[in-house]
Amino acid sequence: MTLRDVAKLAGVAPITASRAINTPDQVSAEVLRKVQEAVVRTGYVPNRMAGGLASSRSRLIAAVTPSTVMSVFMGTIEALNGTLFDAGYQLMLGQTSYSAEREEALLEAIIGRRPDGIFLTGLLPPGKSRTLLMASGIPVVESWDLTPTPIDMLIGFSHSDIGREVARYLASKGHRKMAVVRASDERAEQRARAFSEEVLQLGLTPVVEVNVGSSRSITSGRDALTQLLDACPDVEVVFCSSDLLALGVLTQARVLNIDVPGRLAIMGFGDTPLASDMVPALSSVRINGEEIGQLAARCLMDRAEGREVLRPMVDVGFSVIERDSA
Amino acid sequence: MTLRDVAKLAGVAPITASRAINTPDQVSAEVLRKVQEAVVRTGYVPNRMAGGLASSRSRLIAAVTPSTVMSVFMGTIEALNGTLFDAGYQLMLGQTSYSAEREEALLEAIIGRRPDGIFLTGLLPPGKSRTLLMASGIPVVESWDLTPTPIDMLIGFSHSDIGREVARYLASKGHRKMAVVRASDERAEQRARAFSEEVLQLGLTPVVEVNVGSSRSITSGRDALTQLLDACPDVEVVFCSSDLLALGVLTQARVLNIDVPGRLAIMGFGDTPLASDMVPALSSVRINGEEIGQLAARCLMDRAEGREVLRPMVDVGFSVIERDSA
DNA sequence: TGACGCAATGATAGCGCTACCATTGCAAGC
DNA sequence: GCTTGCAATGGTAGCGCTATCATTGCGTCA
Repeated sequence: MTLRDVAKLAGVAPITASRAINTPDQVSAEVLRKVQEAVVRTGYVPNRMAGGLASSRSRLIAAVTPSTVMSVFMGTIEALNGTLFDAGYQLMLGQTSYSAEREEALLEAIIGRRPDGIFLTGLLPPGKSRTLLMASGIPVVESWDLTPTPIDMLIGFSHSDIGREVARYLASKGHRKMAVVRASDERAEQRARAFSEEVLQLGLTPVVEVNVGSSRSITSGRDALTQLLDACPDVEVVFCSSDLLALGVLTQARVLNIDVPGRLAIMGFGDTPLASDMVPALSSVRINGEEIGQLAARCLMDRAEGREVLRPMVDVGFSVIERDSA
Repeated sequence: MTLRDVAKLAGVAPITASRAINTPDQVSAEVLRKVQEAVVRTGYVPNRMAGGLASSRSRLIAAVTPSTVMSVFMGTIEALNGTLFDAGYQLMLGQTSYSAEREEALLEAIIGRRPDGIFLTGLLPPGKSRTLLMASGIPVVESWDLTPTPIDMLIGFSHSDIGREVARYLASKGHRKMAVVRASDERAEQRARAFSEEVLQLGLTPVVEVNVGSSRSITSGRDALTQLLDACPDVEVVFCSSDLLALGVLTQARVLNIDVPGRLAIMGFGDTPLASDMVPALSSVRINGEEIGQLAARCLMDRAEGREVLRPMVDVGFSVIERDSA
């Protein structure tokens, strides 16, 4: 079933059928009716590969994320996908599994599809992929971070600011011995570093840090607390690099019969739906991931459709959410 | 940058350059070297839209899932994506947000891309989309359920069997007053129905059912328990339609100071990473979602590449995981 | 009345690649 | 020597659509 078949059935030229389908107000009511009828009768679905090739507009947007299972990024991806879909775009999803090598292969595969835009969770470090991307001329949104030198557009927030603000917040609550439990990713590290520096600035005990590596599970949070208490039994508060880790720490605290927040306060990051429903409710740092997704979708579509993007760099900020755990 | 530019630079015909890139063993070492050099020098990335149009092989697989945030399906999608990517395929992801209308629009958009295969979480009920899909001739895998009349291929398990087996399991633990807390989706309903029937068969008290509607959060689990205890204060065990709901029920039980499992036992579904790390650890029903994803990827690629699929219908089964909560 | 504008439709030429069918050159075999 | 076979390369056509530039017919205005 091709456009030609539909056109023949409707008794018009293929190009007229194309117009009836894509720009209905450019054809007469009579033709429109006949073509629509032919489409229904044939079950015709336009081939967007052919259309994309001819028009150099694929109506495809690619998104790259480190992981999808239980990831904070999925809210962003879902919002991105929803906004795009409503405007007639399709999402192609790729995961890097936190591997730079995989990321490179993925970006090459993506560029090969000639998407109208690319959404990256995080920043893309200099390298072959970055060069290729910049050369391709495809609109790109980097996200979840800030930098003065983005590839193209950027929608994020400052991890250093978060680290500092959380340090001040916890200090204001009277805590003196602070610790960090974090996964080994760039952004978590950045938050931890700023957090530690600010704690020192405030004249408090240096921060103890536990790195759980690349596993991001509840179990690693539980193990981390055990490890932490070994190293520093009188720790008063733990700042975790994700709500999931915080849930692990909280769980282990309950097992060890440690009162939260009386004896140990816990702070999460991400403000996932989990946070507000834990007992005690988890204090966390809220990022408006949906907003990032929506803004990114708008930016990419604006660029794809030739409009100027008014704010190619957006700091969406964050907010420290005070609940019961810290 | 097109294949022609590369070919010109390498001093060969475009078709030879194509062969050097796609089927390197069909060209001489000399030509291969020159073409590879030209590719590197120009930063050429083949246009897969054009390639797909010419060869009617898009190397694109589409996946449809109801939701992505905190969803049991993401393990499957991740496994699917991983397996596909390693074989040179790309994943297009669509969400229906549990809306039939959206699902229809999505499937039409997907068919328009002429993917080499389509993965559906769940079964596709008869309707326009199903007709369109069958007519398109694109290989399809339905999943997470069983039916004698799949569109094409099927990889799943029996929800009724699960309901019955959980009923027997809980009865064997001595429980008499059982309840179900579930979201309003087809499959959860199927499990609940079979569960209730089996409980009656066993001669026990009829099952009380709480339907939390379409919200799948921890909060709805908490609310559900409150509601349930109102309706039936002496309930002994709750079978939840997801681990997340179970976590909500567990949380609320803790708030109400109800001993789990002593006074109230809780059973989840999905065996997500959450389950084993709750306190008490959550008994659940394990589905090997990764296996579903991997098998589906194999089936779709086999069909796309013209090989025969040996087992187009697979029952991957399930297992009741006994932990502390029930 | 003729020039002009405008809406509706059509013809043509690609988009960048691969399927398919030559063509070439060279070694092997009778 | 001539056929045969085979590996390496090239030419051509076309995948299904849209951009671009005609063309047609009709109403409008000086």
